[in-house]
Amino acid sequence: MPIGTSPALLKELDELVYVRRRLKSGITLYHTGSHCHSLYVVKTGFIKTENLHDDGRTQITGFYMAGEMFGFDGIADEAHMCTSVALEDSEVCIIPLERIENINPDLLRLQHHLYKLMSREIVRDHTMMMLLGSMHGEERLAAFMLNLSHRFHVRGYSPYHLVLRMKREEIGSYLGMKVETVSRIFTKIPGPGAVRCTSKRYYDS
Amino acid sequence: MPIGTSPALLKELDELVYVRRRLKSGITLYHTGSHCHSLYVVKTGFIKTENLHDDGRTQITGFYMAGEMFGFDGIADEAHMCTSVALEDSEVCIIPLERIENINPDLLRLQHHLYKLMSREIVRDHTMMMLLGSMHGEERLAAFMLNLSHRFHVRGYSPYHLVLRMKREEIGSYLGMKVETVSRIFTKIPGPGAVRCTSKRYYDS
DNA sequence: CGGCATCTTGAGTTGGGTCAATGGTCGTGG
DNA sequence: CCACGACCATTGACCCAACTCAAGATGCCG
Repeated sequence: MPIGTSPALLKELDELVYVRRRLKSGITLYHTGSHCHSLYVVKTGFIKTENLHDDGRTQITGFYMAGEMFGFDGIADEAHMCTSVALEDSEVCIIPLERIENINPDLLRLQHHLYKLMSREIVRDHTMMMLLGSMHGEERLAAFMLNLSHRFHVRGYSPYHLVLRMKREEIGSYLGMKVETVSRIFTKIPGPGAVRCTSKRYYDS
Repeated sequence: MPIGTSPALLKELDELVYVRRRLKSGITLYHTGSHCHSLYVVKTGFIKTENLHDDGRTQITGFYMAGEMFGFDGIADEAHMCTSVALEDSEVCIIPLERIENINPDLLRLQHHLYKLMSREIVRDHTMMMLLGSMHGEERLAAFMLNLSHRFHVRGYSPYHLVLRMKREEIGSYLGMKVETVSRIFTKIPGPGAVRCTSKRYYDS
């Protein structure tokens, strides 16, 4: 589920970066419907993207951590199709779309990387469709934790000791379950090493 | 959920097309894991893409009809991440990836179109995540039919009289429900005008 | 006409939703 | 420093939508 970027790519991307922006926890970066002029890369912190259904239901479509790129949904119609919110104090790099459109032909390789990143997002989404469409609660949560573990590991953090920056409700929204269900599974599944507390949410796997 | 292509774009895409390929109903175009060298556009017929879970469970991730492009998932790692199968006798255009990578700078607009198409696939996937994560059976089926209706309409067919080329089981796989549930909902929901038969599966909405 | 695949329908079970109560954590202000 | 309130997480009791299992029914094709 991650949208990884290789260090090399990150460096190249840096050249495209226009500005950075700091976001306090809970602040919205962009809203559904607003004009889309940029893509974003998480520099520090944690970002969620969510879709709002008319009747108030929401579905979280992604959690993004340092090094991961998001905002691809806005390219189609030049308007964001979801809302993105910081889960904790965060910093994002802003990459103006015009720079991508008028990209220097020399940077063709970068162009190609962008295709790959978008493709990876699509693969991730298909994985989520599989998860939502044919896995049980326990499996969903397990897959989610394993995925997080992997992403932390890649970034040099312990894959065994996860700090969940999102609330139970948000996990539920992402995995298509209610808070209570998430909570019950957390209680049931974990082996002896499990630790949990609110706000700073630790978890061993 | 459609990956629409404007007529203008289709024309430009034609220049990139290497060959076409006919597929008998039930034939697999590519398998998960096989090397990915192309994208595809449905010329006639109906194509499904599905993900295979280790334990035999499958999740259909998309249905594609005339004019819609698919195969974006293969770009990330140069290997297909799903399997695509013809639901009926079909014809697809094959667009070699190398042509896209070495695209003529004059066709920058085409480049841009490709980004849009991929972005649209991402938006579609997020819609599916919303559907799978927070809608009831009835709502899912309704959304599915409305979407199909819309896509047929765009292509000049009646939006009221749909010909479903996929089986109940496939609809179920796509929408995250079992065959029986799909069948029951079909029985329950439809107004008077509903017609159904096997193989040629008609449906009024 | 018979065989096979698909679809429908029924009966019973269950995973997860709903509602409601409890308890923990944190931030704020007296 | 402690009391209060807001927010979050957990837990229990109950319920229902969707799953499972098991027949039939229907349509397709050789």
